[in-house]
Amino acid sequence: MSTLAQNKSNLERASTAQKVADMLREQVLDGELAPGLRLSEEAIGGALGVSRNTLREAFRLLTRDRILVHEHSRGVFVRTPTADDVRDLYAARRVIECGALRRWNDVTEAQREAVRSPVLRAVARAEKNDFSKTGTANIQFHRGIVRLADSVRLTDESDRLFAELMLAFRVAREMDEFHRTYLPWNRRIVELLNNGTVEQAVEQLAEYFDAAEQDLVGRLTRR
Amino acid sequence: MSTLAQNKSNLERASTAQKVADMLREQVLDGELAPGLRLSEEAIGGALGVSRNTLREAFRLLTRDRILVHEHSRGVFVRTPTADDVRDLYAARRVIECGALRRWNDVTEAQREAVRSPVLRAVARAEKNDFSKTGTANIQFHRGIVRLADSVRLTDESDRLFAELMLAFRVAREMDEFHRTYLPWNRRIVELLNNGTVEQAVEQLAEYFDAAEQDLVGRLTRR
DNA sequence: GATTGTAGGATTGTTGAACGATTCGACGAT
DNA sequence: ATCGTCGAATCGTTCAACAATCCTACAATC
Repeated sequence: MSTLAQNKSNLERASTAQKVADMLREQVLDGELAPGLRLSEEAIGGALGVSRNTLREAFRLLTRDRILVHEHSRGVFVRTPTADDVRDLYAARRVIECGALRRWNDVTEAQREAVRSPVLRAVARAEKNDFSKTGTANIQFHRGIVRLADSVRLTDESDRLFAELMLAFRVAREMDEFHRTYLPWNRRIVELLNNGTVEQAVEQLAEYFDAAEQDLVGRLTRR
Repeated sequence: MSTLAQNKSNLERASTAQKVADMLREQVLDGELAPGLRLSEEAIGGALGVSRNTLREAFRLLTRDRILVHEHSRGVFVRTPTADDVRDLYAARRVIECGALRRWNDVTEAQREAVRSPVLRAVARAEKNDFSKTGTANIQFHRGIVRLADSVRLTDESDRLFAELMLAFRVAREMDEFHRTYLPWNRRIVELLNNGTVEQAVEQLAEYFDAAEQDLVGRLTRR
C-alpha cells in the first residue's frame, strides 16, 4: 500500500508553472535572488525557457507565499520584509507555536521526537561553527512544534511564515550571532518538556519570541 | 491623513484576474456554484468576457485560497470539503483562536467589542429565525477572536479557513439547527470574558470546537 | 456479463505574437 | 531647483494555435 502511495506522488506531474515556482523559491531562499530585486518577465522567462504566461502563473504562486510582491504595472520583486512584517510574523508564531506546544501530552512519541532532535543537531552544528546549518536546524525545531497541532493547514501556513522569516534574516545582519544567542533557549525548552512541565516550556517559548522579535526588529531598523 | 489612505486603496486598481477571482469566490460562497462543480475555462471565460490566460490566473488565486481544487489536465472544481478537511480545519482553529483569546487582557477595548457585538447580533437574528445571517454573525464573532492576535497574516489565513468552513456547511445538511445549537455557547464565552475569567472562556471555546467538529463531521459522513 | 482495448472528440497545458496601458528616466522649459 | 513632456521599456491582456491529456462510446476478448 505504501508503495502505491509513493507511486501516486510520482504520477502527480507538476505543471510547468509549479516547477518554475519551486525553482525560483529555492533561489530566493538560498540568497541567489536578493530581497528587493525585480524579476523581469522577459529576462527570467527567457533564461528558463518558459513563456511569459506560464511565468506569470508561477509569479502568482510565489506572491501568495509572500516570497514575491506584485506591484501593478511595475512587476514582481523579491520581498523585503520590514520591521512591521517581522512584528506581525512573531505575533502569528506566538499564537500558533505556543498553542501547538500545549498539546505536548496529547501527541505521539514520534511527534515529540521531531521537536527534540533538531535541537541536538543545532547544538552539534553550532559547536562546529556552522551557523548556516544551525539556523536551518533551529527552524526544524519550530516546524516540529507546529506539527504537534496535527493540522496540515497550520503547518503549510507556518512554512510560509518560516520562509518569510528566512528572507528577513537575509536583510538583517550578523545572523550567526543571532542563532548562537537563542540556541540555549531552545535547549531549556526541551528540558522543561522532558520534565513534564509543559506550561513552563510554553512560557519560555513566549519569552524567546519576545526577545528574538525585539532583536531581529533592531537588526532591521538601524542599518 | 485618513482620506489619503482611502484614496490609496481606490488607486490600487485590481487586476482583471483579481476581479474575476473575487467574483467567483463570492459566487461559490453564496452557493451559486456548488461544491464538486467543474469550472470550464471556455464556458466561464466566455461568460465573463476574459481570456483563458487571465481566467487561469484567477483560478490559481482561488486554488491557493482552497476554494477551488486543481486537477492536472482535468480542470478546476469547486472544493468539496471532506470529513478529514473539517478535522484539520478545527485543529487549526483550536490553536489559533484559543491562543488569540488568551490575549484578551492585552488588547484594546475596540478589539474586545468586536468580539462581543457579533454575538448580540447573532442572537437578534436567531430570534427572527434568520439563520443564514445567524451563521455569518457567528463567523464575525470568531473573526473578532482571531483579530485579538494582532497579526494580519493570521487573520488572512483564518479568513481562508472560514471560507472553507462555509463550503463545508454547504455540503452538510440542516445547518440552521447547527447554528442554533451553538449560539448559547458563544453567549457563555462572552459572559466569562466579561467576568474577567479568561482561562475559563478559553476552555469553553475549546469545548465548543470539540462539539462543533464532531457534529459537523457527523453531518458530512452519514449522508 | 464483465473486463480490456481502441478510436474520436473535447478540454487542458503551453507557447508565441500582438497591442494598448502604464511606468520610468531623460530632457528641456520655466 | 521644480515642473511638464516625450519616448523607451515593461506590464496587462487578448488571441490563435498545437501538443498532451482525459473522457466517452463502442468493439473485442475472455
